Amino acid sequence: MRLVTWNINSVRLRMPLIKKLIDEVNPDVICLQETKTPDEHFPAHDIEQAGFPHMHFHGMKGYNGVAILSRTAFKTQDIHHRAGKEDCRHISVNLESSKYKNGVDIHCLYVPAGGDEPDRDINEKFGHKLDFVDEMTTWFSKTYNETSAAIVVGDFNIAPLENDVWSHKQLLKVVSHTPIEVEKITAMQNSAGWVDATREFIPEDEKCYTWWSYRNRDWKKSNRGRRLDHIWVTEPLRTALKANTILSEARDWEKPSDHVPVIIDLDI
DNA sequence: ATGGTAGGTACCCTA
Repeated sequence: MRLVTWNINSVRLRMPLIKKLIDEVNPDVICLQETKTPDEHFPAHDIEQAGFPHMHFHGMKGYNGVAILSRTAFKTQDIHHRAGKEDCRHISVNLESSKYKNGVDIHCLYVPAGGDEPDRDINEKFGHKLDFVDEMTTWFSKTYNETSAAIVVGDFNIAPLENDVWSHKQLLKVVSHTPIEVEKITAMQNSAGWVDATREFIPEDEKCYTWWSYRNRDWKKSNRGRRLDHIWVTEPLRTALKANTILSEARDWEKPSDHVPVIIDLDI
């Protein structure tokens, strides 16, 4: 199975890029974040025409929004409300598997960005981000155990490792790489023994990014990236991991998202 | 220290 996660930054505006991704990458499942579209305006017809008749999406006007697109049907699908809000940041499905009798759960997450100021006393959005991650930690630890087959993907809006950012030192006080965020996301990773699939293939001493700001004149030349988009799998799926690709070239596609697709191949 | 760009919406919010 080939699974892709991508913060698309408006699914309606970037429908041509989704078709390009399908043509060039041939995925089986696509998880999207920041669809920015209420469900009644979700481009379901176009996506079905592109070969993905099975969809689970949850969106709202203007902000946030998540979607899971699939070539095959889901066994179950759920919407999760997080941190006391209904702001369309977490959905999940269960996919049938030949190897795992209970199927494989797939979670699509859009963790709050958290605003500019890394201090919850003066910035409510930062507090919301920390609370959201805390709630995921608690929920994962009670939902899964060492035998579970599950995958969580999405825009976590946190770059945990030193080489997940262009300058560890210069980003220590920048939201996405502060010590408190790293601590919280590490606790979330430990909550169900999640394996960082990308780092199974790219060693921790190698720089690795999935996002480059729109605010740089030349994203490739300045290369001030961050790894904000993640794919984690439970321990039983570690040996199922076959390949990982970060599709950096998509940052140069016409009218690009500021995030690029992260692709994982799994034998499940 | 500052401001740079992008998307959606409605003249400003979020990233």
